[in-house]
Amino acid sequence: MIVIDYQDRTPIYEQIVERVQRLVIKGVLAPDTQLPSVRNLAMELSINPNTIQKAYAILEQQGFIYPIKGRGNFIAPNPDGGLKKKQQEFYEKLKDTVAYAIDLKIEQEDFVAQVQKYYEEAMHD
Amino acid sequence: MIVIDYQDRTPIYEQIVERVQRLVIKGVLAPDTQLPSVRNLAMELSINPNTIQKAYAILEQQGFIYPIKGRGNFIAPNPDGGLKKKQQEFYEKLKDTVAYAIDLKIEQEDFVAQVQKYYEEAMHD
Amino acid sequence: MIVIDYQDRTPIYEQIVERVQRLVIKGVLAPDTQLPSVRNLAMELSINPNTIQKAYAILEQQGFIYPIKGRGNFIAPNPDGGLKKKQQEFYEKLKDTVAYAIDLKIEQEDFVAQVQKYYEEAMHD
Amino acid sequence: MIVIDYQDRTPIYEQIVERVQRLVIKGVLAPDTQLPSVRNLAMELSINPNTIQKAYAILEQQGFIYPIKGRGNFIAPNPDGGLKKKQQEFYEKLKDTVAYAIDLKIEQEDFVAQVQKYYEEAMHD
DNA sequence: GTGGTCTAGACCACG
DNA sequence: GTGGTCTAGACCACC
Repeated sequence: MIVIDYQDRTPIYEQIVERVQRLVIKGVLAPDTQLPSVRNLAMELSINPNTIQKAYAILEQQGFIYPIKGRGNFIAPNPDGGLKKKQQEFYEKLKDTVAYAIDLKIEQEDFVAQVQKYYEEAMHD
Repeated sequence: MIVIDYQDRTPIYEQIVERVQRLVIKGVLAPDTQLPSVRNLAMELSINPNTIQKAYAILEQQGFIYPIKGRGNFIAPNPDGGLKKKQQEFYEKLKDTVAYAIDLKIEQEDFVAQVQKYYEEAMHD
Repeated sequence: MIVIDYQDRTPIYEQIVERVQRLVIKGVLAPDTQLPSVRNLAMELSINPNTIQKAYAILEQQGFIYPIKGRGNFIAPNPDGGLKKKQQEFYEKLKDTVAYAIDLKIEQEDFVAQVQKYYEEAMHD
Repeated sequence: MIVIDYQDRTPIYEQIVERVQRLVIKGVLAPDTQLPSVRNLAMELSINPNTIQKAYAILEQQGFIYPIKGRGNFIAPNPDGGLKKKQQEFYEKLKDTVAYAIDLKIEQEDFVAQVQKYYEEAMHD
């Protein structure tokens, strides 16, 4: 369920955070689903438990999960609050992406065409 | 010409590298133009010369600039080699961007519309 | 494993880079092997850690090694990509070598004979 | 007659030294031929006169040229003394070249074939 | 513990 | 004056 890319330069705990966020937003992880325990996940990924702990702490602080003492961590009921916020953030980043594309002398038509191609590729999966 | 954002978490030397890369690609810096000397730029940005040195070393290694000892650093004659490479890299990243957009349940139409909007905004500048 | 010649005029960091490159190409260092830590190697060679850092940074940028923060540097899985590139570079340099030999009035036969002699010497080790 | 490559990392004065050495060894520059004056050559190459001065000083110290006060610098009568020495140096370097080739897993046959090819190419010029 | 970034200050070769 | 290398020592993020 959770995969890590060691070649990737982004910190492991951040990879875990993003991974869980995406799974929640996509609806793969339903509310109140139990997450793997810190120690189990650490074993499975052969990673330091501290790293998992840090990821879970961030997820909790962002309202994506909630802990029950002695039981474990669970997906929080997420009334789309996270989604819209993430979408806004995304559009902000997209602005920079377009600006960069223009610097690279990429035409609007080429850009849009490529986006549509990628959308279709993704839909066929 | 070269500005640094100290708030930004990305390393200073990397900011300088990207800044120069963009200026070269956009054609603002013509081939054989002399860059500010390591010491001068360091003074101007109130930064340690070593940091500038590091940035220049990377730019040299990437073929964007070439040094002449005792004279200074100069923009390399760049036969668009850099540009096409950068464009390919860009399209690779765009793929991830689209995948992320799909996860965020952003429709293709909305995505494209936003891109076109940003393009037009940029053109009016 | 890694030795430095202080008499040599070539920079220390470059000596280290070449040394590791050769060990990788020769297959002495298998993929995912851990390199000595920056600080350890610095101690061992009684050199400043920054110098090691510089060498490792170059090796990373060339795709010979990859770092995992908080863990160390490791040999990259190198699908012979490095080897062929190095061979091409070598043949380029060889061209200059031959041109120089001709200037020195060295006959083709003598040149070839000497090469064969050196090859055989190396094989007997 | 004398050309300089600014892209080349080797110092300019060294380039000049090597250039003259080769021309002498190849016999292009006969003994007692007058070299361009320091100032003239500096102008021609748009280079600092000190650099030329340094190159001439080295050439004189190596016995390739001799100065006559108030007249200029001239090619020394070179009874092949330089040539044999250079050839020996060359064979020394060749040893390292072969060692490196072996590290790169280049077969003896390929090496020799390439050398012969380069020799023939050079002869057809 | 690890790698990564940065500063301060020195020395050298080159022009 | 220029770039290039190196040292010493500090701080940070990550594991």
